[in-house]
Amino acid sequence: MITLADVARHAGVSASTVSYVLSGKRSISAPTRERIQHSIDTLGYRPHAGARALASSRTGILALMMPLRTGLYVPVMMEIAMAVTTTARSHGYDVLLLTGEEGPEAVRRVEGSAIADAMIVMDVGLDDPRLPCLQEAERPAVLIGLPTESAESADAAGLDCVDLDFEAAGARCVEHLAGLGHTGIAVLGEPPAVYERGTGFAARTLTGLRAAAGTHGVGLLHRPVDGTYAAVTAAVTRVFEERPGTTAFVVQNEAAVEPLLALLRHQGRAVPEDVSVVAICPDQVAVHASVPLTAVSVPAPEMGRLAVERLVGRLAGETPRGTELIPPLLTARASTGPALTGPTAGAALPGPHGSGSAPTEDRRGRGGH
Amino acid sequence: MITLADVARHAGVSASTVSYVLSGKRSISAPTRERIQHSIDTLGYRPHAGARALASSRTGILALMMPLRTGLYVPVMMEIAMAVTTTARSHGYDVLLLTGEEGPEAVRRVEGSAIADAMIVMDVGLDDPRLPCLQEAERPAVLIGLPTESAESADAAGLDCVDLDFEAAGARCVEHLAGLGHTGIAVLGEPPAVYERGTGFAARTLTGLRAAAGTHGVGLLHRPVDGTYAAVTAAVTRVFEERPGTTAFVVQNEAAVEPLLALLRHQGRAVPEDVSVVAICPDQVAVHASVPLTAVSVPAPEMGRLAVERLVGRLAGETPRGTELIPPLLTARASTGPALTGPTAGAALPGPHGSGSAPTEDRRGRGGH
DNA sequence: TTGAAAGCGCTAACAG
DNA sequence: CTGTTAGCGCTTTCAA
Repeated sequence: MITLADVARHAGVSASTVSYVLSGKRSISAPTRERIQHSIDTLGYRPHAGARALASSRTGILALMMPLRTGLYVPVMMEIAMAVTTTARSHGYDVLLLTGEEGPEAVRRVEGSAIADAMIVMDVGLDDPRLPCLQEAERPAVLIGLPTESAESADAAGLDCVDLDFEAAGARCVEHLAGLGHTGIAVLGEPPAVYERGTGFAARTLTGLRAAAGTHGVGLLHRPVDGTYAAVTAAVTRVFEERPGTTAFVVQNEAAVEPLLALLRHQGRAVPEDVSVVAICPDQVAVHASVPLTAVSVPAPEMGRLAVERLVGRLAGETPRGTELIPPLLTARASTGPALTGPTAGAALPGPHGSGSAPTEDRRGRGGH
Repeated sequence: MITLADVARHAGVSASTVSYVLSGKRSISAPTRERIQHSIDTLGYRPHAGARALASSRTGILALMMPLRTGLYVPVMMEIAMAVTTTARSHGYDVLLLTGEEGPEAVRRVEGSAIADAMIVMDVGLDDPRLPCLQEAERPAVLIGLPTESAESADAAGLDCVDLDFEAAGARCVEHLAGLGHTGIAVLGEPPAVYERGTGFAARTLTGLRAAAGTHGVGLLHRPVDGTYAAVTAAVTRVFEERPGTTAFVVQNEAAVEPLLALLRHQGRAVPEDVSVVAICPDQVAVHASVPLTAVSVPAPEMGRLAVERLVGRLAGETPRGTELIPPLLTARASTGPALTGPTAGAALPGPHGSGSAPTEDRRGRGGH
C-alpha cells in the first residue's frame, strides 16, 4: 500500500507538505506542488480513508437512512437515492446506505462510531422515534419529508427539512379540476398503512385537497387504496355508487394509476371525456402511463440533490436553513378535460361512451377478489 | 466522545483488555468481562470506526456498486440492495452505495483508499471495464450476474458470481408452454439497450429459450421492447402479423407486463383462454399483475443475500467458490393454459371470446402512438 | 489471564 | 513557503 510517507519521500518533501497539497489548506509553491502531484500520480497514491477519518474526524461519508416500508413507491425512493449518491460524489462524499428497521439505533450508531459525517433521513413519520436522537446528535441531519403537519413546527423543532409542498400540490390538483368545471372529485390515496403511520406527506396532501375543495365548492371523497387491481376496483366502484356525480379523480399512489385507468376503460368511461384524472407522481410515471397523465410531479431527484447540498453546506459551517418546500408544478397532459355537463353527467353513460358495465365482461372475475 | 481508554479507566483495566472483550480474540475472566461490559453500557461507548479501520485494516463496510443504467427494472435493483444491506447488517457490516458511471474508477477508489473491505458488483456486462480492476484488486468481490456467456468461463476468469440461472429459466418457460401444447411462442425481451450493452442475463435467457424451443419443436419469435405501451403494441402487432399461430408469450421485461396484458385484453384475446403468458420477473410483479402471472421468479432478495454471505465468508478466510447459479422456479398462476387448437387457433377469435376488436373501442387511438 | 507499548496513515498545530 | 511533531482511537504483538 502506498502511503503519504511514500509520496513525501518520492517527492523529497515532508509528509505535511503532501498533506497540504491534498487539502489545499495552505499555499504551496507551484514547483513543489507539481512535483508532489507528479509523485502522487506515478505512485498511484490514494489517502487511506480510515487514517484520514481518525486524524481529521471527517469521514467523507453521508449516511442515507431509507427504511423501505410498506406502501412506498420504490422507484421514487431509488431516484432519491441515486440523486443523493451522485450529488454526494460531486461534492467528494460517499453514501452509506442504512435501511430496515434499525430505526433510532442506526442514528446512534452513526453518531457514536463516527461512521458518517451527516445523515439524510427519509420516510419521516409524524412521531418518528429517530427525531429525538437526531436532535441530540452532533452531526447535521436533513430530513426528506416533514415530521410535522406544518413547516413552521418543523422549523421550531430545529429540524432541517426538504420536501415537496404536498399541501400546495393537493390544492393545485383541485384548482385545476375546478377550473375545468368538475364539482365531484374522488381522491385515491396512499395505502391505509401510510396514513396510519402518520407519514406527513399523505396527510398534508389531504389538507391541501380539502382546503381547496372548500374554497372552490367542490365535493371531495377520499379513499386510501392499496395499489392492487382489486383494491382500486372496490374503491372506485364504491365511489361511483356513493356519488354518481363524480367526474374526476386525484391519484396519489403510483401503484394505483394503471389499475384505475384500466378499470375506467373497462367500465366504458373515457379519459378525459367522461372522467378526468390528475396524479401526484413522478414525471416518469405520468408520461408513461397508458394515458399520459396531467400531474403534479414529485421531484425526487431534486429532493435528493437539495438534501445533499444542504448537508454539504452545513458540514462547511453553514447554519441550518430550516424547512424548504418545493413548489408544486402541475403539467397538463391528456388525462384531464372539461367536466361533463347535462342530465347524465357523471352517471353511467349511454351511447358511444359505453354503458357502465361494458360488453366485454371480465370473465375471470378479477374485480371481485 | 467516549473512547476505549475511557472505558478502560472506568473499569480499572488496560485498554487492550477492553479491546479484547470487544473482539473476543482472547479469553477474559468472567468477572472482568462483566465489569468491562458494564462500563461499556453505562458510558454508552461505541468504537470509533476510523480508528478501528486504521488499526485493523478492516472497515466493516461492503461496497455495493449498482450502476442504475437504462432499461433496468428499478424495484429489482432495490430489492437486491435491501437484501444486501439487511444481510450485511446481520453480519455486522454496513453498505456503501456506489452508483453512476464512475465505473472502474470506483473500484480503484475502494481498493486504494480502503474505504470498504469488499465489493458487490451489479449489472455486469459482457466486457465490463470493471472486471480487470476487480481481478487485480486485493479485496474480494462478488458479482451479481455473469460477465460471460457461461458459468465455466466466469470461473475460469477467477470471478465469484451469483445469479439466477437465466438459461435454465428460459428453457423452463418454453417447457411449460410446450407442455400445454403451444407451438408458436413470442418472446418480449428487455429493451434493446440491455442487449446491446451485452448484459449477460438477457443473452443467457435467450440461449435457454432457443435451445428449449429447438428441443420441443416450437417456433420462437424474439422481440426486444422498451417498456412502453407504444413499443409493446408495435411489437405484439407485428408478431401476430408475422405469425398468426402465436398462442403464447414469454415476457422478460417487467415494464412490458401490463402493457401486454392491456393490449391483449383490448384486442379481445383472453388470457389464458386465447393466449398464454409466462413472465420472468419478481414474484411481486407476477402476483400483482392484472392477471396473476405464471412466472419464473427472479429471486432478488436471495441473490443479494447470497452475495453478502459469500463475501462475509471470504473476508473470514474462505476461498472463492466460483459461480453459483440459482435454479429457476416456475410458479403456475392464472396466465397460462392449454393451447387453442383447431382452425382459428391463434387468429382473432369469434364467439364467446370476443371478436378481436372489442366493443369498447379505444377512441383515443392509444395503440398508434 | 492481563498490561505495556508500538504503531496503523493522516492532520494540524507549532516552529521556522 | 516548508518541516517537525504530537496525537487521533484502536489493535496487536510482546512480556509478564
